[in-house]
Amino acid sequence: MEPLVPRTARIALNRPIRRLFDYLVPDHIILQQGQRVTVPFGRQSATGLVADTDVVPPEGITLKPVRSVCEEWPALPAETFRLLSWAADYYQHPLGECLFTALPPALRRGRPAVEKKEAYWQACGDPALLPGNAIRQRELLVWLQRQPGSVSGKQIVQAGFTQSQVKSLHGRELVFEAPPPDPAGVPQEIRNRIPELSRAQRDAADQLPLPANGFAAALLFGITGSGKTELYLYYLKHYLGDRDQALVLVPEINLTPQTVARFQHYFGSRIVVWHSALNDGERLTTWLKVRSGEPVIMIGTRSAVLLPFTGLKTIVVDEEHDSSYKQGEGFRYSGRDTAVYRAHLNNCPVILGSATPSMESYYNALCGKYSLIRLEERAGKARPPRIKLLDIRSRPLEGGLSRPALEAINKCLQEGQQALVFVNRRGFAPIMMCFDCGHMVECPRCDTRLTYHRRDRAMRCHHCDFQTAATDHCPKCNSDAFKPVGQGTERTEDILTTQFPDTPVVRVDRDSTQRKGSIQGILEKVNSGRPCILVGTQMLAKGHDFPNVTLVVVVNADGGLFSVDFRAPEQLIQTLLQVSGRAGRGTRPGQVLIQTCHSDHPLLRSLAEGYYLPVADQMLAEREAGQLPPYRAMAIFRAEAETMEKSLQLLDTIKPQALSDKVEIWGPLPALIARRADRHRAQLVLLCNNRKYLNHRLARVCESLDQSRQPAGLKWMIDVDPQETG
DNA sequence: AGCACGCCGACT
DNA sequence: GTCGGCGTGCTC
Repeated sequence: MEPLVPRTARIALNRPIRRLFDYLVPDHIILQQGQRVTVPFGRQSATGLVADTDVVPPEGITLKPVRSVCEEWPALPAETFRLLSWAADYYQHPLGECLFTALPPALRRGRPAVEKKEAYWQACGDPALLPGNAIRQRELLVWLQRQPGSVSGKQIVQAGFTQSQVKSLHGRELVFEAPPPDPAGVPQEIRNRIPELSRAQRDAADQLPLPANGFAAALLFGITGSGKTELYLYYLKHYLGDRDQALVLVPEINLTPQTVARFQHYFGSRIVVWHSALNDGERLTTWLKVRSGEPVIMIGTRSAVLLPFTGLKTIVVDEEHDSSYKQGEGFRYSGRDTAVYRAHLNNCPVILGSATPSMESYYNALCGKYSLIRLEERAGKARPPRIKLLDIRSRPLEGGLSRPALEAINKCLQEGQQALVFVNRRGFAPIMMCFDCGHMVECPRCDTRLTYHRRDRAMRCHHCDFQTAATDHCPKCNSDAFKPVGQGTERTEDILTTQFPDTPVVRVDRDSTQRKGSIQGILEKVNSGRPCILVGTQMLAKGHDFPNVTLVVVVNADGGLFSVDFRAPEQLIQTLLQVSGRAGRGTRPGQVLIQTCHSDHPLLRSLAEGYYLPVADQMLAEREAGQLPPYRAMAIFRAEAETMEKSLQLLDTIKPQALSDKVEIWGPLPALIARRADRHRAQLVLLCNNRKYLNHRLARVCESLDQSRQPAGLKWMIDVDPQETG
């Protein structure tokens, strides 16, 4: 007979604590890893996830019993659980918080894992019975009478009515809750045939790793306009089984209704989406679909890689170089890298697609870790744009634009086409300066200059929410020689409006597209085809197609060339190529003019040849020379406090713990923007040849930081594979 | 993260 | 005399 040992479980809670808590398991409860439970915690109750069972609890602690089990099945299946455990360790983030990011908000809060079943309504009374003032209710009742069968609450809201109007009608017994309409009455969904691939696309498709062959990673280098999306469609249609799940990761900005519609056109209701705009109900519904193994094709942003798939057979990461795949706060994971690890865990292929691959992925392809698939032919009739560097060192500028650039815009408009002007700053000018006393208007809470927004007559900080009214005179010496310095989108818009008074100038940046759906209206207007000039920031470079744009002007390309951030040149080149890709997507060839003060810079000269990989080779050589990622693993300890001393002091105590002959350390140093929203930030950069070794070091430092008490107001965090190193 | 405990200032 | 400010410490 076995001795009677009380059963225990180790529970992860959604708290920023690097620790798990042990509980007794009552006799009638059977637990397995990944299951959701309710446990007493302090004097409250909390939702937890089972991390382990039959553990040996620490001595001297009286265990409390698990209160209840939320459902019989594990909310996080084994593979998802392993993925998240790996991520918690790799990114040195508390396991509990990592696990909970894979749950929809409703389940985090302990709600039952069942879909709220939707109510369907049918009319059953005479509208004449309604009081005269119930106008909308009468309209709704009449509308309901005209519907063929019962109608869901969702459809009622879509038709412009409200749930409360339904409730009132229900109270008056003029509508009743009816069964959902007969599915036979719903029209069969149409799934279209995949378009024919070109010869080049066909060749690329033949090289893609197949689900049947297990894990393999491929870098699909496909130039702008080469038709990568068609390739994904073809791949999914031909190689994904009817009962299989697939994941397509996209950057947030690319997940537009058009993208989704394009997939739905071929896969109908198999397509599900996951992005920041979903509400809690939609998240729960989709999460349950994925968890139950429904054969969905998920199109989602970063966090979709953490969803509890149970029949995942392939992963695609589109625009894999995009920096938005890295979470910038909290659990700082990379969606792309997590996708690669997941494919590995799951023994399925992963395809990383980009026209401008990241140095990390390109390096892995060169090492043979990934296969490299090249698709360097534009689909259809489109020709690649010609890129020309325009040295503006001794040229007079008007609103940041040189004479040749203005002439090129003029010529483009004369020919009845559209031009796109790329400026990498919003607002009117990044600096307001007094030419008498030299004063520049700064943010009172950050170490930055305030940006002048002329339309709103405001001075704004782009790093915190500070803003004040703009003034005509210097706030320090009252001189009227107080002028804007540098270029912003508003200023470029102004100069183009005066230069081309008969042509509409459309500005596209965060300020001009704040209203929901406004970008949609802008796109429609532009794509109607009449000559116009588009002025905008990064927003213009990503995702959207402008078939009538034949000229792209980049106002200033020099920001990224000499930055302290080692990733800046890569990001600059990627953005330039991306924005160049906006030129000539239709049938006419495009032209790109890049204004620069460094037309002899090797990276720009190489870029002007029009090919990415040679530029990538050059950038990779620079990374190798500096032994920077991807040649060494990097992690950053960041600290922030009310004073810089406090921040630096913490990092000073960390440094000897992290130091070894295998780890190179830079700093501690104040961050590039040392003060942000009145917090003084500093960082300690760690570089190491051996990823595993660095990870162990990080773990040890975290452990000792957790044990020692930090002074109040001091916050520290760790960033593995940082995207921003300033 | 919550939440309670605790020790100092301005109020009926 | 107490109400409440948020600093500090703990949660199996």
